Amino acid sequence: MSSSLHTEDSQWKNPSIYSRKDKSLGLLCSNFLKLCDREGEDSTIGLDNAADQLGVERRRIYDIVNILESVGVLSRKAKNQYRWNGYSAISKAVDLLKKEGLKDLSTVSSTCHNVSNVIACNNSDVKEKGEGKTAGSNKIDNRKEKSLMILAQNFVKLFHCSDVDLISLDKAASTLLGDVHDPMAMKTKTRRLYDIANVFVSLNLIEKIRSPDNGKPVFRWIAWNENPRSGSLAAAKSDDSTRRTFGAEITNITPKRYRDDSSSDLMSNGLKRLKVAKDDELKDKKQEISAEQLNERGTKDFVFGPFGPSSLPRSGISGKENLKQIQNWEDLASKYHPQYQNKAANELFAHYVEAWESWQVEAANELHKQHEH
DNA sequence: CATTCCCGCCAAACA
DNA sequence: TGTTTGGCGGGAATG
Repeated sequence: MSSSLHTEDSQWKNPSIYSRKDKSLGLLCSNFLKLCDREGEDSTIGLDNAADQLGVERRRIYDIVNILESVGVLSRKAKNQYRWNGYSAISKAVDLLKKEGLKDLSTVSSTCHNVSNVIACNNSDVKEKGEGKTAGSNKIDNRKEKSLMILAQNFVKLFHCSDVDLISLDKAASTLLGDVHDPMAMKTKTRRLYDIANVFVSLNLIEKIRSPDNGKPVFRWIAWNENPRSGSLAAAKSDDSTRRTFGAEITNITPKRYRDDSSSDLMSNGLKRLKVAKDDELKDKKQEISAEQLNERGTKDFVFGPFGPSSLPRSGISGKENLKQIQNWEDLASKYHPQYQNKAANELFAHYVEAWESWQVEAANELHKQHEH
């Protein structure tokens, strides 16, 4: 209990207005993210370093890293070493997960009807390197099946392998749990899902909203993946409705209703919705296009939003001037937001927008801190 | 009251 | 063995 390893951590010494949110996984994740893409694309980031930079215990980094890896933005390289793949890696990873999920679903459907734990119990390792050893492959690696990474991936599958687009964590937990009806297990699983949801939110993959009819909080997938209808690109070259951010109103967006009562089973719904396979090729094409765009962007130096990875110019001297500048940029940002039509740019931008907030908060904290001292 | 979820104990996995 | 990872759930902050 000796107060070791704190030298400058004595910022919140006074229990004045400490808030839990200052230490939330989501915020931490945002900071981690921004730290990551400050480095190059295929850069290696060390956990020790990250933990140190962010001023948190090692443990929390593990959480974030595992979840991020589930969506492809990071890859484990070696002990303590992760590779930053960038946001562009997300679509591929998610797509793969979707495919995987659908496969599992159909496989089991031909066997029995009692699905539900389809996704949960897919004990297929799928190592990076082919297969090699076919036998045994599992001992007491029960642990791995319960890993945050797997859970996160299954969570993603839930969104993409059913027609339900509003999912509550309770439902997700019970679905992922399968037939086990242990209240304690439910509790734990839900707790994990909170963590995952938080980092997904900070990645702008999902969004938390209140259920229209329930009032209870549910999550909804956002970011590029739209419904198969509508003519992808083209369509609306964006207008100047500057204030077009989501959240303002409930626009349409939801052609289909959903049941959130504890009576209907999510999976059974998902089962009879295998039509998605049909959209496969369409989606493929779309993906191709975006891939090209990505490449193009990568070749040219593209944009990187208002501020480049290394464009953190002289700050820290004049606070007010900077703030003003930021406001300007922010305004600019919101104006341009609706103009991005393709997914990659969109998410990229979303991330930057989010980074603003986090930075501003940070700056404010710093200011307060110094002011106090 | 219910929902959210931080913190860190402590046990697998690994060097 | 010591170190790195990371389940897991108590219980406190928050809504």
